[in-house]
Amino acid sequence: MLLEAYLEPHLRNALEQIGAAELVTPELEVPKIPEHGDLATTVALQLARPLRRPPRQIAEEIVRHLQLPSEDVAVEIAGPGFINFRFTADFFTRLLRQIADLGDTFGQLSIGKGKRANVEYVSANPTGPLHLGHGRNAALGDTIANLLTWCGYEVTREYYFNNAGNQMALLGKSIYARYRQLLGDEYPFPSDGYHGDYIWEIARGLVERYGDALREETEEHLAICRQEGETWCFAHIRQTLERMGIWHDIYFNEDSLYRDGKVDAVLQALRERGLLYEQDGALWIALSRFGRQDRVLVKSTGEGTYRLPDIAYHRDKLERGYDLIVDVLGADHITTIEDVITAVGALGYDTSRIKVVLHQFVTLTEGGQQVKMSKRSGKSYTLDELLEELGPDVVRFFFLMRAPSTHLEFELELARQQTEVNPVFYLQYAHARICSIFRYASERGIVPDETADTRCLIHPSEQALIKLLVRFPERVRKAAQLYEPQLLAEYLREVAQAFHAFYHEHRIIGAETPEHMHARFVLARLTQRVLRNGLAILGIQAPERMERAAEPLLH
RNA sequence: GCGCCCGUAGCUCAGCGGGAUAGAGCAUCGGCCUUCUAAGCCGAGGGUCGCAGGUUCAAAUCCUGCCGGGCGCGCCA
Repeated sequence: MLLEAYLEPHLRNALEQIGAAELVTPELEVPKIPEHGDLATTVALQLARPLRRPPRQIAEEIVRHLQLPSEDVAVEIAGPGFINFRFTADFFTRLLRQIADLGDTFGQLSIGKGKRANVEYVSANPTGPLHLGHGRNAALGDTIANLLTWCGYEVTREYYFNNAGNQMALLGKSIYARYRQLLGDEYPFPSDGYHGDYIWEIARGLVERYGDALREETEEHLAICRQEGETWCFAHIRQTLERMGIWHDIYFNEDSLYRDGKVDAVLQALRERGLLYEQDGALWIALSRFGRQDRVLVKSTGEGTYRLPDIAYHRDKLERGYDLIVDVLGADHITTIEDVITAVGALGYDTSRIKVVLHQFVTLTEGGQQVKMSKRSGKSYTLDELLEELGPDVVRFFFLMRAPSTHLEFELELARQQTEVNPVFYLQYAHARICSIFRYASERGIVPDETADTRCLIHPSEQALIKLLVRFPERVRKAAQLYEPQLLAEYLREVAQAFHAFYHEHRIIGAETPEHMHARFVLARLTQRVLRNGLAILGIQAPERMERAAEPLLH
């Protein structure tokens, strides 16, 4: 139960009585400063102009007509005309009791109930190992999918890839060239080929399996190289993702759109709407009618450009009946995706169901200096290397703690050297600490009373923690609806901080009375649950214990 | 030239569906372990919220222009 919902009808009522209901919406917000109460409204300030009266006077009139739902809430007028509401400590302790009874369902939302969502992310073509940008995309997409699941959506996680285009052909040629070189032939490497060590590795595999049987440069042999490359790359991509705790329900192959006639169908539909025209032997789509630029869909060679299957793909997703379609893409896709959505919209589809989450690029720094190459491999850093060095929790958290729209600087020294001051560990530590308290209790034969009365939790640090925990559902909702996981990460940090502060001020085991002990167990249990569920949404472990850093011996 | 994103403390960034004294982490300085994990807590210093206009009772937040940085703008994906 949200506090806002508790008060809003009464505020609305008061506004109606003074005849101002039409002029303003009865919005309530949480003041930044605790001294300003638990909720506040600025309606009186907003009404000052239309009513042509001083805001304070209006506030007084509203308050006079306000019938408060219970003795638990007090009202005051402050500053130029803010109306502040303050709930009693007793109210919050009883709220804690109610929320604790909800168990793991606390915070779960129903806004997506009965709805289906599709989240597409990673979607890297199998031409090489994943890099840092893919990592951010993967962490974001996976967390958004988790958030939507938490909101009640039935979520499909999808990976879209192309294994037929120029890029893949080039991969095959690169592998073939390395293969020939391994056989001792002088064979030129394609100028724009893939240079990574993995190409050598794949080629070595071919030598082992085929010997020199593929030496002759035929379409068939190149196809084997290409296929081998795809298999290898996909296996590694999936392994990397698995390391991050990521999997997909559907791997959607771009090529299938051609095979199933969906590309032709899209061309047909566009043609029927008069959106296609020929020029210079190519087929163009007239996006300029929608304030955009015309684009080639079919090249003069007869091949489609990538935009064509992209349009067919989005049409397909819309046809599959999802209520919500989320595309998680790097910033370089802006122009393309807008073209695609415009085209699909021109075909008469409701594109408001499509939500594009664009994230900016990632730069890796070490001590403030930009790192372009991995020290070990001498090549650009792969996601795998980062995972190996830092572990999945740190990597995921670093990718998630910034807003998708901002450029992300991944500071290696902070992530690596200062594992002890790392923001991830701060959250995990709070959880481990709570687990430790329950372990300690159990060892001493203390059984926490999960149904204990919590009304004695009236100290400021206890109240602050309760007030924060109450906000969990609303904060998750905001993160989900804005597709901004960093909001949840920030909230969890606040919870951890409030718990640590509470912990230092009060004892649980050894509290002043048994009543306090059991009430605090309830509070600790709820904190633990919020941290565990919140971390689970971010895809980060909530460890039950953490190693204590070895203390240096003092002499 | 056009489009999208960013410009907030020494550094990295929250806040930006307008609101009352602009926050966090790191870094710096000072306190706190004979009791449930000090990967912690408490405190201090540090900011013309890029600049200039505009809208508003109220602007870091909305609008316009400019400056600075990133990414796109292909019959590549």
